[in-house]
Amino acid sequence: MPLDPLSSTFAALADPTRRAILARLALGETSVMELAEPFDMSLPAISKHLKVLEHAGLISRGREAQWRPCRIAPASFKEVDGWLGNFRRFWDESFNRLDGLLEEMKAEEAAKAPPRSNRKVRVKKEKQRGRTRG
Amino acid sequence: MPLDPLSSTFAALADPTRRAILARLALGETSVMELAEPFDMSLPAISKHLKVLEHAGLISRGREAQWRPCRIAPASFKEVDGWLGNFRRFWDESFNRLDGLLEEMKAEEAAKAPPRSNRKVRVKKEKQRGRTRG
DNA sequence: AGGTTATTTAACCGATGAGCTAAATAAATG
DNA sequence: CATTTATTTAGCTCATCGGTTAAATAACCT
Repeated sequence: MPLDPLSSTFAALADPTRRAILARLALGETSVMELAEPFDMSLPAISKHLKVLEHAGLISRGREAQWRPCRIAPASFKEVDGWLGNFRRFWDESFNRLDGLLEEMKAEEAAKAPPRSNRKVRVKKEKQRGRTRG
Repeated sequence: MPLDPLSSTFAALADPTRRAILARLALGETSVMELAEPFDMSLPAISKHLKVLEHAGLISRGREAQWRPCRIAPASFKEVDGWLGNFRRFWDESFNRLDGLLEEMKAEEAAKAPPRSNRKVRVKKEKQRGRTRG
């Protein structure tokens, strides 16, 4: 029976071929043939993978003559990210801690001074892991 | 054959029972019995789910007498988040766009004005989701 | 030791998933 | 119209998965 959307999406992501396809699509829309090219796998297999990705809402497909170009579809990615957000405090130090606000403000301050393109604005302190028992 | 770690993790997340278990564990460490309680499912089934989650690196387990308390393990969550980050630009407006910097600066400005003590520093629009992440 | 509680292992079953080959469909082109 | 190119459908196999019940461990408590 039909899985809930989040389960379909995670299931779709649980395959390295499909993740590689998504990585390729992150570079831009392309055809099934071109998507299939790097893999030692039949075309029907790729076709199935694409159907899984589409059903999971991770890609969408157009029609141009005999090609069905594929592209990333944002919605399901966003859903996954949203779900993951419920757990972010477990690994992201700059998230949702007592002094988190402070640290973030500091980080933002720091980010404003040098307009460097430094991603990963870690604040480097390692505070206590909140147990939040309850 | 052993799946690569990311595949195991996504596969583990592709089941609503397991996600519910993780949601429960987000509230704090607990026993198998207590984890099993909400589900209309045998204990061995839960035990299997826990094994899958553990093998996926999403939980870790201790030993206290006859109990094996489970808790969230951050590493795999972080890996998933990292992988997802490669696609963030597809749905996160405040990420990696020309005016992204501008928007973020606006959001930060707005966040600075009211020094409310509310965690979840929402700026009211569904904007700003990846601030400390460059 | 014997019993109770917590959890796992073993053995099984039906459904699903990923791969294949062969054949079908769709649209451009000679 | 026949052919080539792009993609999908059909039908098959084999492995894995999620669930079951019955039995085995493990640690505590008389």
